[in-house]
Amino acid sequence: MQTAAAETRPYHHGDLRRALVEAGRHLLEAEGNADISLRAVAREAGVSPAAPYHHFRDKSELLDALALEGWDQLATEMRAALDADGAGSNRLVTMGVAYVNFARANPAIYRVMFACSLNHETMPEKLREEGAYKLVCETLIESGIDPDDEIGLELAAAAVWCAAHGVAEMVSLKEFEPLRNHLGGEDAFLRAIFSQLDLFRPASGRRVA
Amino acid sequence: MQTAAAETRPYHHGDLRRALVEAGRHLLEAEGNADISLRAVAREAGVSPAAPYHHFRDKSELLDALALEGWDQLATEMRAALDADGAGSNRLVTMGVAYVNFARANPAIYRVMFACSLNHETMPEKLREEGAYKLVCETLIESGIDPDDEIGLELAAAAVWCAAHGVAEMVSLKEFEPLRNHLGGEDAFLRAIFSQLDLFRPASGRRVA
DNA sequence: TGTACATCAGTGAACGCGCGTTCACTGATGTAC
DNA sequence: TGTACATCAGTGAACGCGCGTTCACTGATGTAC
Repeated sequence: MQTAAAETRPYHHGDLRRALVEAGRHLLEAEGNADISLRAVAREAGVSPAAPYHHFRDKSELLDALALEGWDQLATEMRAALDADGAGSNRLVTMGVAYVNFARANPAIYRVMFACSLNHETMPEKLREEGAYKLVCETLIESGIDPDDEIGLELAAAAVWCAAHGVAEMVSLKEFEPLRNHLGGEDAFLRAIFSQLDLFRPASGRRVA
Repeated sequence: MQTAAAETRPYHHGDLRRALVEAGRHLLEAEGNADISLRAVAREAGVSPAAPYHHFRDKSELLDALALEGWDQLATEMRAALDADGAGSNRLVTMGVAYVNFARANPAIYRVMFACSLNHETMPEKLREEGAYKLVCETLIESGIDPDDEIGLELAAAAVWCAAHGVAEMVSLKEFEPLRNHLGGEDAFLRAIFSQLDLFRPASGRRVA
């Protein structure tokens, strides 16, 4: 039940902090359960249950680190999806689909990310400055939102994010199976859902409130 | 730490099942934490930790019962909001706001409801037949969705529900504080968010895809 | 270059905890005669 | 109406568990002289 690396590891690990975060991610991915224990993470890293306390104040600090990595990965994947996007397609929808795909592929990590945010009652600052939030704003502006209307932009970003989160958490329900089949697969289904939301439509067609 | 009723309760309770569900709701409301234990519920009901097993197969069955009650209450509140709605206002938005208000007022219960659904990978059947889901469909039809286009209706309902869930889970973030203040309070904020989503707009203005 | 020593990053045992669930039991209730 | 008895719905003690965290410890490392 230990990682191969543990067997030959010297007394001093080198970068246990990193190793713990990696072990945590691995557990989250493997078990699909967001309720991981500090002890399980230490075990996975091949280290005693007390060792993590030299690198994290407590369990929640480890979870925060895991969440932060998750947000990074999400932003990277959203950016990649936008970059890979063919001309003429709806970039807002593409972004939303990438968001949901990440959450679907990494459900436990996504839940940890979100739980940490709800816990602190705020999302990591990094999101605003260089992460997914900024990406959302940029894409909104691209798609026609007035960049000088701060309130309008914030409101639009909030709505987009809420919608994406809601879709991310709900699409795994069996209720949508028929719809998904009828529309021809996951991606088509997600695009259809997002396309129901005005914000995700091309700017030219958007109504003025 | 026991309920007053426990002190004078006869050996046979009468309706312990009901009492346990009520105790559970009470705990969820009081602690705001969705992670309640079977033992805590029994304690709250003034009964031994083994007693619940005469009424529920295991802990998850108790949680399911709590979730079901939650869905009932949600449907009731949504219906009430629609009934109280002044003429001329956007009923879809009103419904969404009611949904979110319920989730905000009963966060732990809402989380239990949702967790149970994700657990079973499906929502309670009751929702479709007589609960909140049916209400959503009715309101969509009222607001102009073609009732004979089953796929369109399902898709719209899915999108509405996803959006409402996303908003419900995210609005408690501090990020939205400025926006909320600027717009003049919780309700205005929620209406603004929902109004960003085409589906929540009056039918007359909706674009044809 | 060698040595004393402070510091760092691990160990492993132990703490107290609350949990879900089971078990043999017992008090209360209802029913058949 | 009274009584034997089956059934029901509780009790309370116990099970084994894994958890987060602390503690005194020790092995390894790096630095000052």
